[in-house]
Amino acid sequence: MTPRSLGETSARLLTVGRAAALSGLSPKAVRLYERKGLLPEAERTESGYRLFTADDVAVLHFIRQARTLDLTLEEIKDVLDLQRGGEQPCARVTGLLDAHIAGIDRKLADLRRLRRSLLAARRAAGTARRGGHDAVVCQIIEHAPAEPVRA
Amino acid sequence: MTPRSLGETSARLLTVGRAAALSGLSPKAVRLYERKGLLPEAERTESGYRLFTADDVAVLHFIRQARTLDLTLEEIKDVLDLQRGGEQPCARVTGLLDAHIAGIDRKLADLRRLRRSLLAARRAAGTARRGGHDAVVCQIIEHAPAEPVRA
DNA sequence: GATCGACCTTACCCTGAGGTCAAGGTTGTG
DNA sequence: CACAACCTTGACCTCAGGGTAAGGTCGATC
Repeated sequence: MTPRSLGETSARLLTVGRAAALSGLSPKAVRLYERKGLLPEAERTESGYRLFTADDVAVLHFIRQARTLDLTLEEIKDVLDLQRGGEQPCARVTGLLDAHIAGIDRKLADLRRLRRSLLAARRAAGTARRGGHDAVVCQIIEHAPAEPVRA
Repeated sequence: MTPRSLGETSARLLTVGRAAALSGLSPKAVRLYERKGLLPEAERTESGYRLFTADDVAVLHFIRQARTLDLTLEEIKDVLDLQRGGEQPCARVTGLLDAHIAGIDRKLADLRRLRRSLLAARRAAGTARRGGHDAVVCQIIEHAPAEPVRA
């Protein structure tokens, strides 16, 4: 709890820039994660610099990996909180993964539909302008099949 | 330019709610499009109500269709501006469509990679906890293949 | 003419995950 | 001392609206 100077702790503790570099993140992201409660609040030097431990860096690695899997910060926080409460978060994690896979399948289907629509519109570009349809702005778009995509 | 009352114009002109309903949009979206310059500024009644024409509704339809194709408001505005400048926007539109198709192909590839990663992590959930690897939070995520997705 | 519900107006804050910039303090080195 | 490279907080930006607040207006009914 005692605030220290940077010098006397540099061997064990890391400033935000170093912790960020070690975990492959930006300092801004690291501060954000702390503020959102994914990391415990970092110790500070007398002058206010954050000091991170090797454990913090390990958690940062975990967060980065989880972000790679496209989990949201809130989901990651849930997992971390579970684990800090002494529970095995793995059951939760498999649930998250299943939900994300299902979400990805939905997005893939949406994107494929959107791709078909765009391609149809694109193909129509060649034959447009000859049909007698009067368009307000652009036949290409206006005569495209309307399949709304829920993002 | 002369402001009118609602009553004397109700046959030809529409309030924002009606124009929105006719074009399948929300009033909020219609106001946004006007503010962003996709629609010309609407006439107003003496009391400040917007008055939209049938032409405006046609443009709103066009915008909705273009949004369905996932074009951004800025791209749609470009097309509309081009057309208002007397040009045929179709060349621009085919370019936009091609760019969007290419973007979708990138997203599809990203999502498929992400799906593979998630699935690998999900499968590993069954065999985890038995390997001797020590994990900080969760082996499932930490031993997942790291393939960053650019959204 | 009062009242009511449905409509309209502007303006502000919210989303996700940070990026960017400003203004200023700290550290370590030449 | 000076300087660069770090750190701090804070505010504003993204994108396309959604939600809410506070208040004005419309048409119909009493």
